[in-house]
Amino acid sequence: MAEPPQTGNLSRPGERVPGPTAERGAARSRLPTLEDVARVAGVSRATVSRVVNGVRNVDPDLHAVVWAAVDATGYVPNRAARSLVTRRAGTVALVVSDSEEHDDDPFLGRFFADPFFGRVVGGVLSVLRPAGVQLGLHLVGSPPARVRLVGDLRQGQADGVVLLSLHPDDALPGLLAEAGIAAVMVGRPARPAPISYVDVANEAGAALAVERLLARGCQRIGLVAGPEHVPASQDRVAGFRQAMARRGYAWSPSEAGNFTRESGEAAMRRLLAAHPDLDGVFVANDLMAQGALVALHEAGRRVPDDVAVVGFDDSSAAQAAQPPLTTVRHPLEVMAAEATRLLLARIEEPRLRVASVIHDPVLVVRRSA
Amino acid sequence: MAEPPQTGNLSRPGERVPGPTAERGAARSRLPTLEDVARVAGVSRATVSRVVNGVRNVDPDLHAVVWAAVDATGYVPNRAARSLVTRRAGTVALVVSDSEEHDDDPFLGRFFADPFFGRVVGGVLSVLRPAGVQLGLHLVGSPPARVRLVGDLRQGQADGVVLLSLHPDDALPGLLAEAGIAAVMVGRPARPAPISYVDVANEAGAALAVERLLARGCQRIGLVAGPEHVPASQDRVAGFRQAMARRGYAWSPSEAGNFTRESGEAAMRRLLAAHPDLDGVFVANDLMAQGALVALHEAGRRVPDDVAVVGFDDSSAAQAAQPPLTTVRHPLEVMAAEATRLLLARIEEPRLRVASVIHDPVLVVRRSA
DNA sequence: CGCAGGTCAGAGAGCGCTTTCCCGCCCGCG
DNA sequence: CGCGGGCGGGAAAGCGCTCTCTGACCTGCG
Repeated sequence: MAEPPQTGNLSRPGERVPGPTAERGAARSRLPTLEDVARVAGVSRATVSRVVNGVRNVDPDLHAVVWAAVDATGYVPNRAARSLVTRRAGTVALVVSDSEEHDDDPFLGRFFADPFFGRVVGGVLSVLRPAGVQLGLHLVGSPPARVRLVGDLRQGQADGVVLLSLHPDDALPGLLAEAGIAAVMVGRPARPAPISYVDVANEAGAALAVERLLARGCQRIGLVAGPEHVPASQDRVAGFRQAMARRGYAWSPSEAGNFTRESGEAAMRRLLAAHPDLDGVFVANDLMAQGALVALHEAGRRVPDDVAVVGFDDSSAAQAAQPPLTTVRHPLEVMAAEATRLLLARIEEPRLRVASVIHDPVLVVRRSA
Repeated sequence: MAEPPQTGNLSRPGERVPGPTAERGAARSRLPTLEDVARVAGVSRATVSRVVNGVRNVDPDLHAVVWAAVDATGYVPNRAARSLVTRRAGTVALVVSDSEEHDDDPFLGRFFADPFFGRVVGGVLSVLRPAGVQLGLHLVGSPPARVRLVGDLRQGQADGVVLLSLHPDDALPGLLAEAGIAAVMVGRPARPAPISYVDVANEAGAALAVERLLARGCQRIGLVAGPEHVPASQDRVAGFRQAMARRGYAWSPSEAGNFTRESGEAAMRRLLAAHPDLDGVFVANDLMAQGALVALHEAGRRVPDDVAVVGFDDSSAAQAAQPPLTTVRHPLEVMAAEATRLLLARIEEPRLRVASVIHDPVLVVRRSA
């Protein structure tokens, strides 16, 4: 240990401490290279490289000697040098593409505070780590930021992109495709683009919700929709209407929110005001459903006895809600993992066809319906 | 656009598509280099490098000529090549160090689903982006994974580390310090280590909670503590006891949870069983407080009229709770940003003294107390 | 016994960039 | 008018790695 512990007291940053750190600096400046290992093992650089990368038949004896030398020297391959010649970064970028506002925002808005983000990260990492690939995190808001990102990417920042686009008319999917950058989206692109994606069958999920509500005996079912231009929302709304129509309900009252808790509360209030006799409601995501619960509570409705509520996402908000939400679970981690696998395959073989994988959602029954 | 859109149908990955992609591949293989820019500008590589990096006085005319050439060629510096010679990755790693279990877990456990994670990411990114530094995400569980990480880091994976240690006796802070890797922790290390950190004044936060409860007229105040070996929990508990003692309360009933909603519910239930006359409770984090609310509701207690509840964190769970939680807010984004600034400073100047910065928490009054 | 064919290790050429070293020029002063 | 000094630009040496090319050696067959 080169420095004494400093814990517990408030020492101002900015002071320099002399001494031990210097020798540490010196130690860092000279890490073992292939050359060093080769010298120790008594072979050429090329051979060490072959052994370390496990290529071609190398004499088993030499093999052992080289590995011993690697251990002895504490050698770790230099990533930059390797990247330079292989033209591979060994890194995949997770790009969150949001609307303008975040670009200069100090803390990048609401999204990161959403558990949604973490679930995606978890899924991506579960595939990347076994593959020995690093994950880089990027956030883009403004159009110039998108262009900059594409530049960075072309230049080898990352070998591919897992794209989370939250912006209804996002240019990024198109830009990436044009630049020939391997990319896979989680959630279908808002506008058709030649890009692979993984999604959940939102329509089918909405149908599950409708089934549940109907099976409970609900007769007057309302809808709290999400933002008009977001694909996930569109699909859920469409699925809801189709499923209702199939059961004979030509029309249902609806109000739209923007996927936030507050907007859900407001939408539910409007819905209730216009249709006091509602006995069931499908809310296009859990956050809004949580808000809807508040509105229903305030209006004196018991859930699920007076009004049954089904959400969508099975986010942590669903379990936190009072009563816990019956909701449609989409396997976000699995989807993110699948997207990552698709991406790695495409990086390996760029000529692979653009593909889409649609996962089936599942109804999670809790207390709200 | 090189390929037709494939949206809407399930095409199997694995098929190859001939044609356009080939020329795209060729296009990618030959990106403009410094050499190209130099040729176009009619100067040497060295000069272009100087202009691009803004070093030394270059003739203003040439300066303009070079930038024009850069634009014309669409040049972007190759990161790997630059890293190789500068020995800088231009990347900072955000390392989440958790306990064993996650290491081989498919989806890396609960943590990523916690909004906590996202807030830290947001704070870190808010500093990194203006500085033009990339963010790499790493998760380590098992001891071997920690050692591997240190190896990767030494070899130039990243220039420094923002460390989130969730594991009470984590070896990583020590390992990083020993290896001479620039690192800053968010939250103090569980065991003293020569590593900079940023933290919130947990004791002071607990004191705020106590003040609030007392000011409301609570007489019999209980405590739902967090895990025994986690620093944040220890400090909050200590702060609670000290503040209570200062007001004449020598002892208070308490039960411990492990920071999860369920454990909070269980702890509250135990507390209530043993001390039915409680009229106030401080819960060491919001998630547990949310659980406590459920237990109180089930026990027929009204919040805050019968029992007032104060949480800690001001996580999204606090707003979601019914009633919304009065809680202690620690400025996690600000702290993460501060940690990142500290890290960048230390990368720039490795001889800086190990430092700690403690932020003051604030009481956020909502309905629960 | 000679030669084709095969296998495996080493030599060396870069990958694209930064940076040192050096040279040529110009200015100012003696 | 001569010379010293400073400044701006070019040549070139690597950074650590991969990978092709080459050559040595061995085997087996004609």
